[in-house]
Amino acid sequence: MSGTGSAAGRPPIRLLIADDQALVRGALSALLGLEPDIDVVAEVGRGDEVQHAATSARADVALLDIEMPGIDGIAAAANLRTALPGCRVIIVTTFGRPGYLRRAMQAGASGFIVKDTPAAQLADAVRRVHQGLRVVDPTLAAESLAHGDSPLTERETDVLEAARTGGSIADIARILHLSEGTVRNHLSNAIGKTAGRNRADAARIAENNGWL
Amino acid sequence: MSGTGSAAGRPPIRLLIADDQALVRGALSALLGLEPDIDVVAEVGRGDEVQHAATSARADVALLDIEMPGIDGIAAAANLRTALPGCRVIIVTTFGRPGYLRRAMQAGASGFIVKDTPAAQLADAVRRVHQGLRVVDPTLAAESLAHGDSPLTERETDVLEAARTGGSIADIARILHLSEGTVRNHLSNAIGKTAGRNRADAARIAENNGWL
DNA sequence: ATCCGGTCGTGACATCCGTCACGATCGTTA
DNA sequence: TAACGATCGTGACGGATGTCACGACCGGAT
Repeated sequence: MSGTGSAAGRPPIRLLIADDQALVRGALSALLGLEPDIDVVAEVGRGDEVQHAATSARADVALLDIEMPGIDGIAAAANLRTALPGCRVIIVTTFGRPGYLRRAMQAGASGFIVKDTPAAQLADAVRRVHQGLRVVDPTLAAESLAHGDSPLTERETDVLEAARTGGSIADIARILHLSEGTVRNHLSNAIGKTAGRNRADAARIAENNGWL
Repeated sequence: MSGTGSAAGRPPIRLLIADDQALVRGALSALLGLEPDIDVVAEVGRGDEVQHAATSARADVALLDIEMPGIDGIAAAANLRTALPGCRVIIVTTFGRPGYLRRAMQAGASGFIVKDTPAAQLADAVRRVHQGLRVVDPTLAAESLAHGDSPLTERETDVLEAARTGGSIADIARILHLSEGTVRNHLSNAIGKTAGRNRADAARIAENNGWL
C-alpha cells in the first residue's frame, strides 16, 4: 500500500465524499480516514449539495457517486469544474455502464472507478488524481471505445426515456406533446438503431450502454 | 454510540461480511473494524462462499448483501441457518424493496437494514443481533405490511420474470415450454393484479414490490 | 364427495404496436 | 444555393398484444 504518498511534512489531501447511501458513505469515510495522508473534510448525500460543501470545506479531491438525488454525480462534476477548478473529481459507480465513462470525462472528471475494484486501490486513486494524473478502470475504457457514442438522436432519446416507465404510445405522446404517429416513428427508429425487439428491449439496451 | 457493548473482558464479536462490490466490502470492513468489540474475521464476494467461510471462521454474525453472484443473500441466509445455527444473520441491501424483508425473515434472518441508514447504527445493529434481538428498519416494516404478500401465482411470476428481458410472447412461450395462448393469459392476469398498463409496466411494478 | 384455485390450453376479438412510404419545416453544412 | 439530417406529421398495413369466454386436469381443503 501507500508507495506514492511518501508522507513527508506535506499537508494531507482534503477529500469530499458524496454517496446517497449513508452506510456506504460512512464506510468509505472510515476506509479512507485510516490513511494518514488523507483527511475526509466533507460528506454529502445529495448531488446538489456537492458544490457548496466542496467550496466551504476547500476540498482537493471529490469522490462522487453517479446515482444521487438532486442532480447526478456527472452533473455535479461539471458544476465543480467551473466553480472550483482546483478540485479534482473521481466518479465512482456501482456498475460498469460504459456510456457513463465517456460522459464523466466530458464533464471534466479525472478518475472513474467501479465499486468492485479492490478497496486498497481507492486510496492510491485519490493520491494519483490529486497529483494531476488520470485514473480509469482499464476494462471499462476498452468497452467504452467499443460501444462508442450514442446513435440515438435527441428526440429518440426522449421518447425512449419516456417509454422506460411502461406507458403506452398515447401516454408518451401526451408527455412530450407529440402526435402518436411521431412517437411511433421515433420509437421505430430507436428500436432499429439499438437492434432491440420492441421498445422495452430498446430501452433496456440503451440504458445499459449509457445512452439515456 | 456504543452503549450496549460495555466492552469488558468479553470476547469480541466474530463478523463475516458478504458484498459483491469489493469497494463497499472493504469499506464496511474498515468501518466495523474500528469498533473494539467487533472482529471482522471473513470477507466474501459471492453468495455461495458464505457458508464455507462462516463455518471455517466460526462467525457469530453474518452481514449479507442481497445482490450477489452465485446465490443471493437470502438463500445464503437460509443455508447458514441450518449449517451454522449459532450464527445470526443481518441482511443489508441497497434499496427498500418491501418484499425482500418478508423473504429475509422467512429465511431466518435476524436483521434487515437498508444502505441509507446512518453508518453509526450499523455497529449497534450487529451488537443487538448478536444478543439475540431483532433489528428491522421501521419504515420498511410498515411498507412491507402495506404491500403484503405477492398476489401473483408461481406461473405468473415465471412469465413476468421472463418478460423482463424484453422478449416477445413467442420467446417467453419457448423459454417456459408453454403455448402462446397460456402465456398471454398468465400475462393478462399479472397485468390485472399489478394494475400495470402492459407487461413491461407490470414487470416494473412487481419488481419494485419484491414479487420477482 | 364436492368445491375451489392454480395450471394449461383453444379460439375469437378489438386494440396496440412496429414498419414503411411520403411530405413539410428548419438549421447546419458544403 | 443546394444538400443534408433532425424533427414532426399523416396514412396505411400486418402482426403482436391484451382481454374474454370457455373447457380440461389436478391437488388440497371443506
